[in-house]
Amino acid sequence: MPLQRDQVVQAALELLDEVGLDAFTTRALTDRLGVQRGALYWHVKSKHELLTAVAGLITRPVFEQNEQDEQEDSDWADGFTEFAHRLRAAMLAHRDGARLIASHVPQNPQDLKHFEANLAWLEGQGIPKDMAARFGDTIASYVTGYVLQEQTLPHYNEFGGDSSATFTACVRTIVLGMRTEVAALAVLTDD
Amino acid sequence: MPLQRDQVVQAALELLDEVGLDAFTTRALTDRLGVQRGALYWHVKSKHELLTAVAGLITRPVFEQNEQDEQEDSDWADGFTEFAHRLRAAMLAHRDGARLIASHVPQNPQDLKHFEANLAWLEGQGIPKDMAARFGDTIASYVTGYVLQEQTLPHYNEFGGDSSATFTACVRTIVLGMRTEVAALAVLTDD
DNA sequence: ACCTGAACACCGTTCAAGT
DNA sequence: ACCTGAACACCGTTCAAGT
Repeated sequence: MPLQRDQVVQAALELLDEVGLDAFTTRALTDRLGVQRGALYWHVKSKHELLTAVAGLITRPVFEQNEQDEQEDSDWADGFTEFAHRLRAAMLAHRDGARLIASHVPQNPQDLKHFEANLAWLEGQGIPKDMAARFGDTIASYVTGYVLQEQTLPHYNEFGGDSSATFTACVRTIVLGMRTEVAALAVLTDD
Repeated sequence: MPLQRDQVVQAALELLDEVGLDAFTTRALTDRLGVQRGALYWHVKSKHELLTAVAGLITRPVFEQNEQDEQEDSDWADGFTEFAHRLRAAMLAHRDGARLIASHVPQNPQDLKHFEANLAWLEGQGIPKDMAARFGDTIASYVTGYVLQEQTLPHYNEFGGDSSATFTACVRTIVLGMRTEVAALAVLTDD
């Protein structure tokens, strides 16, 4: 049976996990698919587009899970904290995950839809829309930067501690900043 | 006169600014140096080592400036804020600066020395050492992640606003978290 | 010490032609 | 619609040999 684009992207993710981003080669991929070099370009425009699709495969579950959590009426700040941990877990789950996402930002309409839904939910929780967007961007940037170090520096156990604990503490600090900022906002609007 | 390693690294930085990371080629570099392809490998072990040195060239001024600022007795939190802005400026000053640094972390002893000096100064300001290290790591990760987006997504003016203003606001939030955390710490130790 | 010349083992991408 | 076969224009790196 002929190949589907989804199978190509899926195989690419598996290859990435096996050999890492630097050794990821379109030729190794077509070998794995049992197909000629050129066949790839019927399914995909370029290696870059392919890797962007792979990045999407990694991040999508993170946003979908986010939308589920919103059903329950939990604290908005806890929502950000959980988002941070889920995003990190998704990146760590795949070899060079952070580096891949860093240079191949997935911008498919599906993710954007989830993103908008998130903002709407936060607005319902009393966070101004531009602030909510800024907060989301802040942790996304932070998590990317952090996992980048984790996966790039071979033994990233700074300060002797384990890096999950450090991550947790850092996220707590950032979210604490958000809480403090929103609290100050509430005081102003109560007058 | 023969080539020096420093000239090679300097020329590499210039080439990077001209063509970007994807088109950066050792062959283009040796052409620019007016030398044969193989000559490069007398000065440098590999392309990766070369790019790591280039990354060091970009980040070094940031840490040196930091040490100067410590001479004056300014607020530690303002120090972090300024560090964030200087790091971003340094990355933005060079094409693909963030992406380069993300995958070629400069770990030369010189930078580490500056880093240690920073921690010592923060300790003098009353911030526990492990907390200071964690805070430093937090902004460094955040800034890297943020500029990565800025330089990767072509027109990164989210929410319609300009991205410098967004950056400033995000950094303020993070530093606010640090301030709040340290304030809570002070209350505890005052008892 | 510093570079040349030439080779080696790779790449991503295109495209006519096949089925 | 989906792939083959073969080519094109590149890569990073090594290494004997030169000066």
